[in-house]
This record gives sequence, C-alpha cells and structure tokens, in this order.
Amino acid sequence: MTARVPRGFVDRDASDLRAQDEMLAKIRRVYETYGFEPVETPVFEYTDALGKFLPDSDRPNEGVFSIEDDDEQWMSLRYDLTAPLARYVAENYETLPKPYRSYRAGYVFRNEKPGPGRFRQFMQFDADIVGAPNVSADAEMAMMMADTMEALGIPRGQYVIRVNNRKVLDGVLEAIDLGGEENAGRRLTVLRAIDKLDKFGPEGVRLLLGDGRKDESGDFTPGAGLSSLQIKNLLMVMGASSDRGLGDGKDPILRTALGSPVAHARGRVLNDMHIEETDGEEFFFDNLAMCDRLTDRALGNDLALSGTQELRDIASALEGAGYGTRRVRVDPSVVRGLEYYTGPVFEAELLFPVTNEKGEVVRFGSVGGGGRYDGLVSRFMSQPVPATGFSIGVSRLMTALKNLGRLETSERTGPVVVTVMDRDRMADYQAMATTLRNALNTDANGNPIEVPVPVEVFQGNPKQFGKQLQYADRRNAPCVIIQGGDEKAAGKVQVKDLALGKEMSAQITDNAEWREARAGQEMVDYDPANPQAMIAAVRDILSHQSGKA
RNA sequence: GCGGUUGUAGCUCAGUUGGUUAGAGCGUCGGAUUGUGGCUCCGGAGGUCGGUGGUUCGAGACCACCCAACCGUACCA
Repeated sequence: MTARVPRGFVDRDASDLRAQDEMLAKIRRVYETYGFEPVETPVFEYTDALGKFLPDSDRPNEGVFSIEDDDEQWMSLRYDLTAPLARYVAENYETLPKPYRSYRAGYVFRNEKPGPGRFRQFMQFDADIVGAPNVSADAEMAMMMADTMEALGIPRGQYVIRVNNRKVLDGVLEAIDLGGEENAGRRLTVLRAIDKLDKFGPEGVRLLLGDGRKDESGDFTPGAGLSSLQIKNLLMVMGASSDRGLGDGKDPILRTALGSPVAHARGRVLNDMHIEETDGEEFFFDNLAMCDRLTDRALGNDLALSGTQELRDIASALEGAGYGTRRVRVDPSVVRGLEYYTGPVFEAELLFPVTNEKGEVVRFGSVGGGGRYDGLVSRFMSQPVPATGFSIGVSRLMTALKNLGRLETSERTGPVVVTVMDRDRMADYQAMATTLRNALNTDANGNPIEVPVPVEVFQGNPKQFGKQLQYADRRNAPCVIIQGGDEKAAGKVQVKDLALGKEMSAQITDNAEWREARAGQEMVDYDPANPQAMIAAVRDILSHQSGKA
C-alpha cells in the first residue's frame, strides 16, 4: 500500500501553519476594529440549506461533497461560508442584534478538478453585515478589504479593490435586448465572457461575445452570437471600447476611464488617487468621473441607472472616508460569480507579479471578493433581510504573500536539547529540562513570555551519542546540555553552542581533531538546587544567536 | 468535460535497432567513530519500469485500451 494524500488536498507543515496563524491574526484584528464579532458554524449543512440540489432532481450538485444521512436527508460539506451564515442568521434571527456584524474563518470544500493553486479544501476568512440595506455598508466592506490587504503587508498600489454593481450589467443587458427569461442562457454566456476581460483582453472578449474563440491548444469555445452593435454597446459600457478604438495594446479599461484632473477636481479635494501616464500625459483615475461615464453609456436603462447611482453613493462614501482610487476603484467589468449577488460586488486583486515554485510568472487573479446578497437569508424567512459581505481566500493569499516576502517563513529556533549520557539518570535529565523550561519561558515577573523557548530531553535511543547531536542539529537546536559521568562527578554540565560549533567546524578538516575539539562548548557549574549558572549560559547563547539573526 | 504533453527508486533522471539479474546522482538507513553535529570512506534498504491486454523465442522499449499528473480551455455556487 502506498501512502498518499487524496487528490486536491494537501498536508501542511509547521512553517505553513505558523504563517497562517500569523495571517489570520492580522485579518482578525482589522475585522474586530470595525466591530465584527466571531461566529463558527459546522462544516456540514443540509444540502437544501446550501441551495445545492440539482434542478429537477433529488440528488445534490456534483460540485459539493455530499452524504446521505441515515434518516435519508442529504448533507454536504460547505463550499463557502456565506450560505451557512445565512442559515445561522435565519435560525437565530430573534436574538441577534441588527445589523449583525460577524466574521469567521474556516475550511471550505469543493468537489471539482484541482489545478495549480486550486485545492478541494481551502480556507476562507469572511466578514458580513446582515440587516444593513444601504450601500454605505457596501462601501464599508470595500474599505475594510483595503485595510486588510495593507494589514497583511501588501503596500498601497500593489493591490486594488474593484467595485461594480450587478444592476448595471443586468440593466445594460436588458437594454441591448437580452432581457427576459428566454435570454437567460445567453446572458450567462455574456457575463462569463466579460469576466474574462482581464484574462484575454478586449479582443478575446469580443470574440467570445460574437462567434467564439479558439485557444492555443486549438480548443474552440463557442461565443454568445451577439450582433456587432450589441457588442459595441457592451464593450463601451465595460470601458473596453474607447473613443480611439480597440486593440491599441495598452490597457483600454484603465485608459478610457481616466478623467480630466481639472474638470473633476472642481470643488473636491482629491487624495489617494491612482495616477497613470499615457502617451506622455498624466491622468488620474476618478471614481465619480467613471460613474458619470457610466451614466452616459447606460443606454437610458432604468435598472442600469439606479445601479450607477448606487456606485456613485459608494464612491462618495469612500472619498469622504479618504479612500481614493489607489485603493478602491469602480470598474464595470467586474462580474464576480453569478448566483446570489443582487447589488454591489467587489473583488480584491493583486497587482504585483507572482512566481510559482518553478519560477514562472503566474496570473494570480483575485484573492477575495464579495457583494450584496439581499435574497440569501430571506430564503429561510418570510421577510426580506438585506446583507453584504466578503470573503478572503486565505490559502491563495498566503502563496502570494510568501512570494512578496511578507510572510515569516524562516524556521523558528529549535529546542534546547538535554542529551542523555547515562540512561539510568533520566530523572536527572528531566529535572534539568524542567528547570530550563520554567526559567526560559517566564519573564522577570514570572509571566509567560510571548514566543516560547522549547526545551526537551532526547527521547530516542541514547546508545550512540552522535545520534543525539545529529538530532539536535536537524531540529535546528540553539544549544544542547551534556552531562556524563565526568561532569556529574565534578558538579558541572557542558553547554554546547551548536551554531558556534558549526562555524568552528569549517576550520577543521580532520575528523579526529574535530571530535576532540568539542567545538563551542562551555563547562559550567551545575547543582540541581542551584542551576543559575546553567540557565545563564543558555540564555547567553540564545540572546547571542537571536541578535545575530 | 474538451485539447495537448508526460509517466522508470523518496527526488532528479539515464536505459543503445526489442536481448542475461533495470542503473546513476542526490536523499535515506547503517558502519568506520560503544562521549560530540560537519568532512571523508565503506555498506544496506528502496522498483509489479502507471495499469490491463496484445505482438514476439524474448517487451521498460512496439501496438490497443484504461488510469494518473502537468499545461491550456471550460466550469467555479
């Protein structure tokens, strides 16, 4: 039998887990400063609560891991944290304060084909406000996302939160004669095509909206079959079609969205603005200018216009709070899933290049997103319950942060190892370890110190002393304690600095000489009743080594 | 799901026109050294050659089908 981890799942080692803990703590801190409180729900939910039964079928959707309980009810592993929250809120509606601000981190599961950086189990960290109908709540979510990125050490300008409104897209589709039940399928194809804008560029999207697109392996993706007029109108709204025409090789979305500094600075103080240089001219990206442009291009559709007004309200709220387009940008091409969002949607994107373990630059896409889902809680209730929230892909973001060097990936210092010279004297060695453990892990006032210093007695086969030092070396131990018969008789212990010993070994090529040298060792007085000299010697080595690192 | 590429030891790979018992480096374990990590030297373990069937006197190699991984694409609540 071969030992193997299931496909799409991963084992995670100590350094991964420590890095993750650190990340979660930083995110949690931001959420708590905005007044969110934690809640935890189970990994399983009844499948109908997740809304994942196949249409016209009594079996759950294939994308979720499901089991049939012995009472014949289907249960599924959660595939996100939003649907379970909606269930929790509906079930505890009477007792929760409204608006209810909550956050939670947890693993979610998707039963689909894994890919690079895509797993079947991964961690999300969500925050939601339930019972807040106004878009100012959405603006707050966008601000909190930006704060979270920066708390994680991603500098401003290296990330962006993009905001759109589902109503704008829906309204525009209606205006170009794609409204109504009979066009639902085509609308889906169109939205998927628009979602690919950052991946394939305007030309690729144009193909997907029209006759279809062939990828580099020769595989053909059928298009939505829109007329050239429909495509033109759509791309114009997306900002992908500029007055100067398509395909000039630059980034037309950004480019055409740029407003004139003079016109839009009138009466407003503009801070924190994203500035772009194009053709020797400096433009800066103004969210309100973007909304004006959207209004002009909304083709007179009421739904699109009201969506645009919501975006304008969000933009004003952001500007009032000092959040400019370096952090949050209105971008009509954000699609963001297709199911339950009803209004504003947002997406966090990284702007710096990320390389994978092979050193290739990979497209990273979004590391989090969310939006307004006014219908999700009310599925369980007789009254409407507005809600907005977002989710951060912790596992994905962690890979990116490692890349940016913003994550503490260095090995933590290993344990102080008390070696075993005489196996009949284990009790003595345990006593030394306990003494050191207590002394090294408390401060002058007897309170626990923040980062623990591990101390352990060697628990393997002590027969060969060399193995014990090898073990200590492999554990990245700062030092070892040695007490054999000679030391015992003299009332001493040896404290060996492994790092110092390693340095000295570089000078010695002969093995006999190297062994004889006992590099980095210091002989100190030791008496179980008076261990101060040993503790001081170890402290000395620890501070010396940490000072060097 | 569709298209392409690739499957030989834990890892990276070699293996001639089809020919004896499938190799190397690294890693791992042990020994030289029963009280000292590194270096050096010696030795061991580790393979149903992705699977099944076929062609052949003979298959790691050739053929068919299957499986898996990787890349692209689709889907992604």
